[in-house]
Amino acid sequence: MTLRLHDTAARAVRDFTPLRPGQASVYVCGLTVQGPPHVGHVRAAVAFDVLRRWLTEGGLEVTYVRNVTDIDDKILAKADEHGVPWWAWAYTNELACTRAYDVLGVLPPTYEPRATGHVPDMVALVERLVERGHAYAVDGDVYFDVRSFPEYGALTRQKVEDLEPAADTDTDDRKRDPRDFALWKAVKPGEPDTASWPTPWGRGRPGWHLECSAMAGRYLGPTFDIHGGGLDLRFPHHENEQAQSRAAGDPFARYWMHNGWVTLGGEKMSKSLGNTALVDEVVRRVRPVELRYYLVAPHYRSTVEFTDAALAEAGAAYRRIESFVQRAAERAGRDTPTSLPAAFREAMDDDLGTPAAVAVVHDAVRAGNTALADGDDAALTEALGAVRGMLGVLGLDPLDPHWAAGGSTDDRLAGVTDGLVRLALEQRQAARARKDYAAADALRDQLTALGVQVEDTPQGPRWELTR
RNA sequence: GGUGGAGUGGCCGAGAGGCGAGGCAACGGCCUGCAAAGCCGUCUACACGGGUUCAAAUCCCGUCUCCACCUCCA
Repeated sequence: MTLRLHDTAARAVRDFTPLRPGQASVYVCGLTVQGPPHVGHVRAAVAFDVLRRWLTEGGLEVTYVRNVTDIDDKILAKADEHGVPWWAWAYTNELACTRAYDVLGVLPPTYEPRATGHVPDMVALVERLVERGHAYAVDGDVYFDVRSFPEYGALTRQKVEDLEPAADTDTDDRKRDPRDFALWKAVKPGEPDTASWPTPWGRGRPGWHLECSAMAGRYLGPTFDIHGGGLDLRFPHHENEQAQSRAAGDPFARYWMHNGWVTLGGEKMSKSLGNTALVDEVVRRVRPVELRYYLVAPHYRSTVEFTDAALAEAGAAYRRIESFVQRAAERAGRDTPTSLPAAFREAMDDDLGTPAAVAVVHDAVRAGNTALADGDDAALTEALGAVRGMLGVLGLDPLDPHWAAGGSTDDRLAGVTDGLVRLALEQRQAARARKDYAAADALRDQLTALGVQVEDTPQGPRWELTR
């Protein structure tokens, strides 16, 4: 069974065969750092993080590049509003993004290039396009000539004549076609000196689409395996990227993958609509690992509605898994070998079918719980290994140091707490032994009130903090 | 106007011609001194109207509703 991925360009699920055997090159559009990240943003990051982990699991050496767009109109405008330099504004938000990715267990990319660090690559690309007759300069602006490239619109099946012309009337008269888009923008009066770079066409800054073509080319070469991003980037962003690169002679991405929306109130969560849930805020109410489960459990291409109820359900489902892993590890140890059930592999190979994959996790948890109840250690070890193996691929293993490290993990303090709780539990056991259930229950109630959840198991009482 | 996507049981969320994904909630049972956790069982759904087929949630035609992109957007 080989990996199959949905390719937006083909509008179909295709077998994935990497360009270079044993390797995979992936470029994912990161964020334009104009504000702090919301749940929709991290959904994309998590979706492609799962892709990356699955490619790696499949034995591929993955080069994963995710860019940061740190210069654009909105960054300049918002920085101005806040009275800070645009580069400081961009960097503040870049840090917030990095924090959000990290808190959700998104692995760092192989490299994370910034647009502003790649101006020479962009200029070189524009020069190639001008030479080939696919771009023209007007008063310091450089536009891509849409009519010069018959393939334009191929990615999203758009015909140039059917597109609504861009509404920026002030530049219309300078373009050969209203659909032509800016590769390079001349500096405008009042813009800070730090926001422009010298080029053969005068000082200016990059248009939005150019950077990705330039950076993907620099780090992954003229052609690479997978280009990912959110659905909204298909057009115009990805269409334009592809046009620029191909018109310049580079074959560019071989597979295009796009993740679906997180909606709030039935509408796409977006900065312009103002219906966003910021990661920082959500993570104060919900454990990050539960937020990640909420994002991983549905298929990456489907729309998911962000509600408190949905989050709570995801949390409950995850805690069921987590509780098994913890109880099982107490009995079987933390170092049991991991494995991946065939059904899980099949689900993941089918365009990252995480819903079916998560169902396999739940099946294994049920089998493991039965083994735990029956005292069947062989079956327990197998189930634990399978559950942890699968959760590892999804980035959700509760025993992974990343999740365990949350909060104050002072080992000495933890040891003292455990000792104290055990002391109380011993007294409760003694009360139970002499059938003084009132005393036993009073002890349990007191522990519960302190946030200590007591469970009686065939192996004796155990405790954990209430979640 | 053009290009896409979606409508599934109380809820979330998969699937995509026949075999009840999974989770949450509810209810019943087992286990337990009582709980908790767990296990077993119950709730047999696919927007609407036609059609194809031995068989349709799944394919075809039509209708309705919603969402997205074509301007910045994960």
